[in-house]
Amino acid sequence: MPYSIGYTGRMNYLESLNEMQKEAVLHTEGPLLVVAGAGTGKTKTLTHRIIHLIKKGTDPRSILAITFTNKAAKEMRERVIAMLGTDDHIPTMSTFHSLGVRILRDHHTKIGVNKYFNILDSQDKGTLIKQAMRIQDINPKEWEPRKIASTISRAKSNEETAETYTANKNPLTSIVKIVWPEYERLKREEQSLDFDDLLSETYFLLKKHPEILAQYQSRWQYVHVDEYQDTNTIQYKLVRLLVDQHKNICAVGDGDQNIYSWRGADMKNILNFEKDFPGAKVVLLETNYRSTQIILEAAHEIIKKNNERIDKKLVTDNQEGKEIALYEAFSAHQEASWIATQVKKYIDEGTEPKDIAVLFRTNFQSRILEEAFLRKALPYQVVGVKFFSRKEVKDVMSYLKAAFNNDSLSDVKRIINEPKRGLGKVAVAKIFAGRISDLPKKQLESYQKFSELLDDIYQFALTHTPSDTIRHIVKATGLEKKLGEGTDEDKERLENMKELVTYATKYDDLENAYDIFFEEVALLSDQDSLGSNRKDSNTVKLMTIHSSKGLEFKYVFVSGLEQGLFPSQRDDALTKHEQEEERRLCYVAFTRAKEMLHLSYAKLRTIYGQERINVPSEFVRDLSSHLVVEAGENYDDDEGAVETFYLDF
DNA sequence: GGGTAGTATATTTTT
DNA sequence: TATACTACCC
Ligand SMILES: Nc1ncnc2c1ncn2[C@@H]1O[C@H](COP(=O)(O)OP(=O)(O)OP(=O)(O)O)[C@@H](O)[C@H]1O
Repeated sequence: MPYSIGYTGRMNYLESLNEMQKEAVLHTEGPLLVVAGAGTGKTKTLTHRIIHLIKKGTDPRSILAITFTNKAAKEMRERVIAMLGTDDHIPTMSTFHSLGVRILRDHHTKIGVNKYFNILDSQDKGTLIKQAMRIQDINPKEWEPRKIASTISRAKSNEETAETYTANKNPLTSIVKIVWPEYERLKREEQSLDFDDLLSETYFLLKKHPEILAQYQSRWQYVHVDEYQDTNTIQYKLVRLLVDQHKNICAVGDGDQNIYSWRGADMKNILNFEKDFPGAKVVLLETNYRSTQIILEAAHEIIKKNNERIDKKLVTDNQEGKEIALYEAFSAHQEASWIATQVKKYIDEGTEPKDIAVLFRTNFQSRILEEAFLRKALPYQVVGVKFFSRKEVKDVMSYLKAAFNNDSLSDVKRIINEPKRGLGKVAVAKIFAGRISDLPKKQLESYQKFSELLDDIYQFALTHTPSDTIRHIVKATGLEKKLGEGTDEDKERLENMKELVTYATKYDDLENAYDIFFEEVALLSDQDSLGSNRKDSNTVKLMTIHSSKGLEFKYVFVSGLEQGLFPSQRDDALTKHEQEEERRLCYVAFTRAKEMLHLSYAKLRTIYGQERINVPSEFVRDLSSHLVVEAGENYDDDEGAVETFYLDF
């Protein structure tokens, strides 16, 4: 056994699996689909299957596992390493996007970008779209750049390109047809790719170059895809290409947890699996190991109302459990206070903060919850606070990226006048038009100094670690001095830059530290960002339901269960399909809970400074009364009362 | 070129 | 409410 590890050949890692799970694990050759409801051990089965392949003697490097988030990939990696007891020669475990980056970096010449191509975040993307619109004389006021961006994005994940895209009756599509090619041109000029390119360019690369495809096909003999129900067309096609020769694909998913159709995820992929891969073995898992009977019954009452689904059985040997607590708050403020009070009670009773999560439909809801947690001095972490999209952090990253890649215009533009160097709009335009000699003497000097600074950073980086270099940037640019002498806000910005130094130390000992650092920062989902690798990760997690996918917590609070907020509705009435997706989202939310679920809603909520009166969510009304108990009837929110009092004047 | 005050406009959800 | 953008002045 070339890769046998530690203990004997006895297959003790199989002992923790049930019969159906074992069947899936032992079926190693040919297509395999595991479809099952929440908490039935799909991810666990997938992880064990990887271990099994390795223990059988498969070269770990020939195994590929694709997960939905970087965090999920990281967790799987850790679990596999722990079970194997070694971390050399481990399988490739990553998201579709980081897989794309790796493949594209290896073959960057084929797609005409340099090795350090930049990955645009949604902000940069918006800027570029607006720029393209201006060039094409389209008014960004008249046509929303965001809508154009998301149309392009959807089209790309549907295998379309700027050339193949055709406009339809919707006037927006004609605008897209004009803007898209310009956007592509600008993007290329900047040596950048957007998120969707990471998938589509990879797909087109492999399709166009059979010799490159063959190389990856033979490298990865066993391919695994988690959360298969949320794959989009291009991801699906990419998978088909990769497994085309050996058909060793193991897909795992749950149609009821398809919650990303708004960005192209297509449930058809999982429904058609047996057609796509003839002879596929299908394993159904029916035993839930996560939640109490009451929680599962509630989740089923929600999901059974959907029509676009196949009814699944879900049973558990777990206890019946406590009834679901339902709290009707007068205001959003009071709702947050109540949640914080319950959380505090749990922590005081000895519950670990990290075993508790508060979920919500939209990001802005986190704010008021956060305030309540601060008042009660509870340890919490908002998953999804985008540390890396803060201006000051992006600025420092841009210095570093520009030092490595002088062509990265978006980075250079960001920092050429930050801190102020007397190079404004006009001067910058001259510089990028190549008319440097037209600059007045003072600005020319300023520009030369800036170039030298980038060069100095690059030279420094060659002999120092990422964290040292970032520290150097903060100093050498003068940002440290400027911000250190500034307002409290400036000082906080400086703190964030230092936080970035701390974060970067993670990469200091790696080979190709800078490559990996750039890639990871660009692809970081808000799942990980900061904290997850710090000592203070034992905190209550506040996050959207979308980001809670795949996770589990002992105690879960689902807040803001108000008609219009969850299910979410903006201008037009929801289509049938959208209604069902909201329902699936609710199913995901409920099934995160292991022991106890808490639901709450506020009759009054302020959105954009406008007070709104709410009706309880239909999801609350769907639950049978024997599952639910009204909570907090005597709950007295003193802080809230004070505020209400003053509000009257 | 740089700063500021006034306005308009948005929040689903994310890799 | 909070940010993004613009117009205008120094
Ligand atoms: N055979 C088993 N015996 C005991 N516990 C199990 C078994 N299988 C899974 N579990 C436990 O059940 C929980 C859910 O497992 P897992 O996260 O793999 O489920 P999942 O199907 O991927 O869930 P989801 O669809 O919500 O992502 C985990 O805590 C896991 O350890």
